[in-house]
Amino acid sequence: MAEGVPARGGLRERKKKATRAALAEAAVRLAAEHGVENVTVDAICAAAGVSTRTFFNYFDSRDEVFVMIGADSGALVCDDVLAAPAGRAPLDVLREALAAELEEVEQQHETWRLHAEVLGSNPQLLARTLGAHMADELLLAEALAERVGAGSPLFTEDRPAHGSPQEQERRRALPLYPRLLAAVGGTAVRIAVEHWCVRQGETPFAEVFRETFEQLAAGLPEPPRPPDA
Amino acid sequence: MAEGVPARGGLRERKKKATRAALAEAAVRLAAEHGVENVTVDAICAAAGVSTRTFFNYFDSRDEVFVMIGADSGALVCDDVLAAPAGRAPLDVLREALAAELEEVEQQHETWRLHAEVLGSNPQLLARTLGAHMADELLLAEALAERVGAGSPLFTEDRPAHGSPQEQERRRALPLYPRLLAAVGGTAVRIAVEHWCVRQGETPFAEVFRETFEQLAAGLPEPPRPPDA
DNA sequence: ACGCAAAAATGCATGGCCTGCAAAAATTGA
DNA sequence: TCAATTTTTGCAGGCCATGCATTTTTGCGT
Repeated sequence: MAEGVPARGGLRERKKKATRAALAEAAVRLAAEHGVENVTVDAICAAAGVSTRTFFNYFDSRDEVFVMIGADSGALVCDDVLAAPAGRAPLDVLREALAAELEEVEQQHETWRLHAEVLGSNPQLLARTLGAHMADELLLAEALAERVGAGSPLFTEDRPAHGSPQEQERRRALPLYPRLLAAVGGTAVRIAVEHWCVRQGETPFAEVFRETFEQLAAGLPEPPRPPDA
Repeated sequence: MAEGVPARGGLRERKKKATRAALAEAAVRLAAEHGVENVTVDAICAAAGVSTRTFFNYFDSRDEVFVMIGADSGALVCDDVLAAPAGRAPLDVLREALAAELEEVEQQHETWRLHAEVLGSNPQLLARTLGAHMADELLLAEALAERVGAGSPLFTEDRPAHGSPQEQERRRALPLYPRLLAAVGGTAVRIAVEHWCVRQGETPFAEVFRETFEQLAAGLPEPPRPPDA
């Protein structure tokens, strides 16, 4: 089959992506069939046609193959936050940055639904997901801090290596507001996605998302109409 | 040392408690000394004087021995939410319910500080702790839904067994507002605790907690003063 | 085409985590 | 003391995860 696109990077890079995708796909498929807990790394590798050892060249743990959501989306959100025009409300900036990143969610409905189901019925996996998520959360908190701080170069010098323990410790010491904003924003996204998934997309995701952040911006007041419908 | 209290229950029951405590104590002590990741179950058991197999009669996993905090606090918060006088803003109800629970916990300051230190240096464990509290989030969402719904006995009949998969699935289908409120509330608590721990309690926890929920109630506006102090 | 160097995949050994099962030890109550 | 119940323990086995050495694949200059 002639490649229409040279697919930047050589065959090497493409194969890596393919292998990773094959592993993830096989994992999700087997999980849907036998339940997440009954899917071994060996089974995934057999289905994907690679050795067991290779699996751990792509994922740090068995659970990670089930998470795999928005691997690098966190950095993109941070970029959007930092690139936003000054003077806007931080929550709005965050909302729009997240919205841009979540635009494609609707198309991967099935994937997200499956993941929500899996995570919901599996505390252990949820823990892993949250663990992965929290690194992003701290990154986001830092971006928000830089945006809000406007004049707090407290931490702009002598940065340790990216992702190092010191870096993480430093981020944990960020002011309360950006930490809270980042964490609550991430939580809001999670709830919006879960809510939308459970409802099987009977409402456009964009609307659920909008309503969620409206609630946040309004200070979580009692909802206008009781859900008696 | 003569037991001041007859320790209701026979020697059997006392021994179980003692063993559990010994395991937890040994685990925390070894973790403080060598780092959480370098503490094996075997080492904990050797220090506690029991067999490795026995460990798993007391804890479902290695990590659980490090968590073990506020096991049933979730239910108490739910009770407080349901018992709150009608007419109050849901966010206020939630805040006070959480505050009541956290107040009781703050008396065990030293225990918390030690655990916070351990958890703080170990995101994976923290994530696991959060995962354990995830069930609480859905429970809390349900309590908030009952309180807000005011007249939605949709689910008050034919309840499946508590904690069953159906129960959990049903809770996930709760309306957006209580889900969001429960999740955001839990997140706010987490951020408040983390912030307070990192600052080594230089500010009373109650104040951090108050400020956090003030931010939430105000819709997360840009903070009044940049944290340049 | 060819061959070399870099990168990736693999096999193997090792160690930790966790579970079921059955035997041994301890506790309880009569 | 004796029998019943509960707890502890050893052991086998399976899965997860990592390090190391080896083999295979890919990229690229010649």
